[in-house]
Amino acid sequence: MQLTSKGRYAVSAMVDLAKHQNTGPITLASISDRQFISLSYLEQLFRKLREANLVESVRGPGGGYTLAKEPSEISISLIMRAVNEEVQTTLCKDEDTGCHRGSRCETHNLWTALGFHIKFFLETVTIQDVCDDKNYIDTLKAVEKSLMQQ
Amino acid sequence: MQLTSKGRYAVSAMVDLAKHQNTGPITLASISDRQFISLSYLEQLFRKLREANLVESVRGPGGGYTLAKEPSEISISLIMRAVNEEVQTTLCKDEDTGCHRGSRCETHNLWTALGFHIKFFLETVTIQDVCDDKNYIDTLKAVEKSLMQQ
DNA sequence: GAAATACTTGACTATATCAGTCGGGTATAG
DNA sequence: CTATACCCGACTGATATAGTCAAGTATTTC
Repeated sequence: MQLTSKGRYAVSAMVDLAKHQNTGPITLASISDRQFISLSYLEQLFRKLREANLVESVRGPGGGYTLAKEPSEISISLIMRAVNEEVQTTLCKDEDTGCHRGSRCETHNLWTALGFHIKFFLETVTIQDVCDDKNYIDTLKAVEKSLMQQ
Repeated sequence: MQLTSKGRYAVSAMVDLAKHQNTGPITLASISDRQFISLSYLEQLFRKLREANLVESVRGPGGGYTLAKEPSEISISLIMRAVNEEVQTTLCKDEDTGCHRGSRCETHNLWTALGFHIKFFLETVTIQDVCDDKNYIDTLKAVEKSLMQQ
């Protein structure tokens, strides 16, 4: 069970963008250099990020990408979803009727709880937090708190 | 990003075993019937579970598998690790020196925090909890408590 | 307007892993 | 001795990741 590199790459690139965009649009080539991600692969990722309205592009010389929102408004979850890296802990198509072959499996609640856990965390942390190299203990506390109100 | 079925299958099979083993060893064939997992695939999984000392086998007629420990002593994490489904949120080989190409990446703390979060949850929940169809809020409280002590 | 820059797009590939199968084994109860 | 049920290695198809390649289009600058 491995959270793959695709989402990590996308987050790293977005953090890089947040840190450098104060001087105008940032080229993928420079992100590629700093983050050790191939240019072609970045192009693929940024196509999806643009389609998800997380970044804006400027073409031509002096062009590049900028964030479409404030860093504090972009959660890790948004980025992961944009590149099709949504976390999925269950395969149940229909949340209400059950898991497989019509009978709700005994482990359903376990995986749902884990899914909530991860989802809340990724929704709570933003690009801004990562830029600040925030200590995530506070975030985790907030996550637990919101979970307990379920 | 998907937590694959392998770990889910292993956990489902172990829970099934815990629920039925009071009448002696349980055959994989019966688990296969109840959990809709192919017999051959179960054999593959149980080989690993046995090598991890989570189950014991009895050969011959009337044989089958039993849990090697109390259900309350078997965490989900142990099962996941046994079938090579350890959760991995980072690819950093060396935790101390950094992430890639010698420089600690800016997202390191993010993924480490997420990994810790998941790991702790899976270590806290046991087969017994799943059998009881426990409400995992208590578990989350325990997670929060331990996090605050960090 | 030519040239350079940099994004845009579609198609392609190699590798790995998962999920599952198959064919043979070996131990043991009755 | 035979049926049961675990044991083991090898194999396969499908899928997804990670990454490449080749051709575009838009824009700025000289």
